[in-house]
Amino acid sequence: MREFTIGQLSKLTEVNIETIRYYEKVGMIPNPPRTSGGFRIYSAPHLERLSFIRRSKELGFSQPEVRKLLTLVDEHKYTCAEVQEIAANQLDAVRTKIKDLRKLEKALAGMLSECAGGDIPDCPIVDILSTVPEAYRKMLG
Amino acid sequence: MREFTIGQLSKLTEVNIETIRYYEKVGMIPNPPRTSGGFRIYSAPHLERLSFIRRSKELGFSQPEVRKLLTLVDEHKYTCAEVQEIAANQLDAVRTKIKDLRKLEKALAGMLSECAGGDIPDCPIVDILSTVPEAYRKMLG
DNA sequence: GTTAATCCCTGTAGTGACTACAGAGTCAAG
DNA sequence: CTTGACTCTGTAGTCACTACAGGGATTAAC
Repeated sequence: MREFTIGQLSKLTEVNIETIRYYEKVGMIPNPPRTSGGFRIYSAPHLERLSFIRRSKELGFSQPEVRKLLTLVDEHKYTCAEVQEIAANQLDAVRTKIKDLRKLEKALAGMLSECAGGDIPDCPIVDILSTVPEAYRKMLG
Repeated sequence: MREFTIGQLSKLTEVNIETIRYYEKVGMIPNPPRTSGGFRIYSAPHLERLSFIRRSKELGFSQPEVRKLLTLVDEHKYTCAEVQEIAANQLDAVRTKIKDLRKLEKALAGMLSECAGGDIPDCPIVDILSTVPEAYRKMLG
């Protein structure tokens, strides 16, 4: 069992068939050999590469970043520092996103705490959303 | 100063001109009257509505959710509970995202802590990413 | 009164990272 | 040899905008 069809590879890696073909088209995985009928034939290196891509995506790396990582690995002459930088940038980005989401969380929780629910045709949340910022009101005379 | 061109509205609300036209096209803001030459003329209600949309987006509501909120407000017969539900869903979604990002943060930080940097042509991060999961290895014989 | 600068118009196409077909061909089992 | 599941290519759709291209409107200055 050293060779796979695209469907088998898809099940193994939990990457969509269409996505595998897409990765091939955009050059992230190499063109595999084919059967006489044109079916793609995959083997261990493809599995490893696709698995690498999947793990990177799971860690939130964007496609350009994944490409950079792949290129570094492909060239077999990357340094630890190069990889470290990409990962450190990603960590920064993740931490920034967490901060932003925390702010959202606070704002939403604050609004919800003022909201009594029920059948009343009125809601503090709508009031907040409807409020026109001070700066605009000047414009309205 | 009770009427605005699209450019003035854009500056006031900090919403892109193209985005304002897009919102009009998809029915989130009403078609404004026009000058004889075809220029859009906006006034207070448009400013308020666009401001509502912008605030909702800032709170992370998706377009369908913003639409729901707008519909509720438009119909002027929403109940507090309806609005509360949308906001509560959004809060849940935000909290889930934060949790996911925390996991990412931990994984990345862990990888980075094992990484010494420097000019060595080798990196624990690449090793981790290159690891083929146990389940796959069976397939490789 | 005309010209230049700045605005605005419509419509189409592009973004990221896939996903979803349509219509045709291939393969493996019975 | 047929059936049914799989695969092929290529195009178009997704979300929520953004970026033009190629024109017309408006306004301020001269």
